[in-house]
Amino acid sequence: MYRVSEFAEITGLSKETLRYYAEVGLLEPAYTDPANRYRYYDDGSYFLAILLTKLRHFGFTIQEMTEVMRDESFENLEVLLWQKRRKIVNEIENLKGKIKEIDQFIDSGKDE
Amino acid sequence: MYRVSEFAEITGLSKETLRYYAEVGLLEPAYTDPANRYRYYDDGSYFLAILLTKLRHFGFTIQEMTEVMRDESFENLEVLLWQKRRKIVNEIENLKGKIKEIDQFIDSGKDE
DNA sequence: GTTGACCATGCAGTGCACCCCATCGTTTAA
DNA sequence: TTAAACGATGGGGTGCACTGCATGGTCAAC
Repeated sequence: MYRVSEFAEITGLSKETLRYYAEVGLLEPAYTDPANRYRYYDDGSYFLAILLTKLRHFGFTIQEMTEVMRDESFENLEVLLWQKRRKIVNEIENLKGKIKEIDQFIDSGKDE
Repeated sequence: MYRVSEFAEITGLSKETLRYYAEVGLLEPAYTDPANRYRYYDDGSYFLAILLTKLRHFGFTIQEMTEVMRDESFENLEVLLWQKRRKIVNEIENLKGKIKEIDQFIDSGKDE
């Protein structure tokens, strides 16, 4: 069982982020001492924290990560990964469109 | 000279956005009546508003647009357009990297 | 002259994902 | 036992680009 500082260190998430994730129900501590409200994390938490780090890196929002965490079997995970993948592909197309528009705009300014 | 509602209508910017743009010095009205503080926009404002709309669409931030507006000859404009273009290209590369990582991640989950 | 549309101002709120700080209680090692 | 290190909580702040609202002044048409 890790206390928040140690857990922050091994996961790379900040203490504040851990508190926030606990608050929004994204990553609940494995155990909370009712006497002093200290939060304790275990190796299961570690696994989840690493997963969250990855998803965050992929651009998942808190909402989306919460959806992933909602079922323990992670049945949604692959679906949501594909969903996110599509979103990113769209975003790339979008940005490519903008590049084209910028090029045209620059080009149209060439005659002043 | 247009009052704010009409100007909002012809430019597609909301009245609130126009107020905000005036506030941050991004698009000052052509004239402000000192008696009642009414803001009046003219055809020059219209030209600028359309330019801003374009830049906004390209993903320019308020800061960047302010930089564009800073000199009336728009000497910075092309430089900033190229800058933005590079940023977008980077962003695209970034997103492509994420797609790869997602693919790998999905693939690595295929053996459960 | 009155009514209704229009305008201004100040300020709070939005969404996202946290960060920071003061205050106070707890644990741990010497 | 005591002091340092650690923990919790509540609440405010951040950046971005606005949006919304209450209040009160103003203008145009009839």
